[in-house]
Amino acid sequence: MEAATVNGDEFVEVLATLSNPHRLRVVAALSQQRNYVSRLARELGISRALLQVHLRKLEAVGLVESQLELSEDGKAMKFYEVLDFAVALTPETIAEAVQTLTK
Amino acid sequence: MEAATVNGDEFVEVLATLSNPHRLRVVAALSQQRNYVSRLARELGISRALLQVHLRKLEAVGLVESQLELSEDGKAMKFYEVLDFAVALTPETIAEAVQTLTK
DNA sequence: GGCACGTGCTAAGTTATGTTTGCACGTGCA
DNA sequence: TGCACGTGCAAACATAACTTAGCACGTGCC
Repeated sequence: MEAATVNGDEFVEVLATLSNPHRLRVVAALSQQRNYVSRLARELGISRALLQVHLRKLEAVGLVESQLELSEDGKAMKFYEVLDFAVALTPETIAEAVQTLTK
Repeated sequence: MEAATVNGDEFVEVLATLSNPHRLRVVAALSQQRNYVSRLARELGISRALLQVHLRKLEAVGLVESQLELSEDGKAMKFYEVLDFAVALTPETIAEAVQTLTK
C-alpha cells in the first residue's frame, strides 16, 4: 500500500516518529493487541502523560489510530491500535522521496 | 542483506539519522554519484561544515563510507559514497527490533 | 464523601540536535 | 607571496525534542 508517490515531508515525519525507543515499543505492543492508554502505560512502565505525547505523534503521522469507547462500568477509555504500514528504506526510495521535499 | 537479526538500538539510530531532510538529500545525491565534500556542499547549497556533520552521522551508522584520495594536482579529497542498505519498516519488523532495545 | 479508575491539558525543566562562525593546515600555480 | 582550492575541528548559539509534575474533570462503588 506504499511506494506509490510518497511525499518527502511525510517520509521524514514517519522516520522521525519511529526513531524513538518509546514509540517503537508502543507500536510493537499495539501490534499485538489494541489497548487503552492507562493500561498501556502500566505495561510499558512509563507515565501516562509521556505515553499520551508519543501516541499523539504516532497518530499524527498515521501509524496508529484511536477510538473512544465506553467500558461496561461507564468509563471513557481511549483505545489505540496500529494501522498497517510498510515503508521501504533504500537509497532508491530515499532518492524518490527527496524529489518532493519542501524543507 | 538485512532483516536478519537487526539490533534494536541500531534500528533507532538509522531511523534517526535518516529523519533529516539534509541527510536524505545527501544520500540521494551520493546514490547517483560518489562525490567529495566541498563539491557536494556546493551542489546541495549548504555549508561545508554543516555537510561534514551530516556526513559523519551517516557514516557512523554505516549508510555511507568515505575514502581519502589524492587528486592529480595533489589535493587531498575525501570521497563519499552510499552503501547498499535496505530496511523494511512495518509493525512486524518494529516488533522484532524492539526485542533487542536497550534504551 | 472519599477512593480507584479512566480521560485531558500544559507549564517548566532538561537534554539532544542542528547550524553558524572562525580558525588551522595542506597543495598547486601565477 | 598571495590566492584558490582541498581538508579538519570546535566553541557558541538557536531550536527542537523529551520528560516530569501538577492540575482539572468524569464515573462507579464502599
